[in-house]
Amino acid sequence: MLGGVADELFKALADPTRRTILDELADRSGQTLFEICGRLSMRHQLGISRQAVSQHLAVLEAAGLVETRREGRYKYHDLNTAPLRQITERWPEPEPEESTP
Amino acid sequence: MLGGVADELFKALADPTRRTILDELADRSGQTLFEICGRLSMRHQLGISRQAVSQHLAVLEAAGLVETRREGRYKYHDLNTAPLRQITERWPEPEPEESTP
DNA sequence: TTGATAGGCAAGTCGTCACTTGCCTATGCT
DNA sequence: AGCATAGGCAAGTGACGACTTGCCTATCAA
Repeated sequence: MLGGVADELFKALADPTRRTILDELADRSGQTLFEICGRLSMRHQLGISRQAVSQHLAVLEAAGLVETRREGRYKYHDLNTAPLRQITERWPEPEPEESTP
Repeated sequence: MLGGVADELFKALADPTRRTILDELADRSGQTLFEICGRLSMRHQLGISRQAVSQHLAVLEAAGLVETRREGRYKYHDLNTAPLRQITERWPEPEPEESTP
């Protein structure tokens, strides 16, 4: 139970920079590492090294939130929101109180 | 944007023990600190101190995931799943590709 | 009032994680 | 071939977070 697959998902979401990366991929899918670096520094004033972003992407990929496809020397990154559904499924909303008639 | 309110939510979910606490509160709402301690050690083999659980509950409460009500010397803890909706709202599912006819 | 129960506060330790630095591989252009 | 671009690997550092330990407050029962 503990140490399961969900661990990587929640760990990936824990970092604010990684969440911003997800935002950027939601805005424009299929970006390369350098494009993501550029948008993080331009639109979010994040002075961050390329390697740091690369490590973040690896964590996001391990969580299943980002999928990659290689073409030549480019590696494109796509957002996958499917794993997020585990969260709301794990703690479902309480059904409204029925006024037992 | 970074350092916003969402920070506390994702930070709270990042720890596996805290997620187990949410599981226990989903199973039975309105538990006290000592009840939660007991269930963590009995049902999850978690050898953890009372203070550690108390600190976890504080983090969960700061994230809005747990609400508390005091009665006499007892403090009851209730689960609130509402903040979880921020997550799926922030990264919505892509609408299916329309076959443009 | 005394003792027991339920919980809170604060400092200290230890491990994990984000980030950097430096070097290396691979693809494409000219 | 030669150079630039896109990306990967690995070790080192610094900070934050989880947990413990020790002591303190508050409520209730005898």
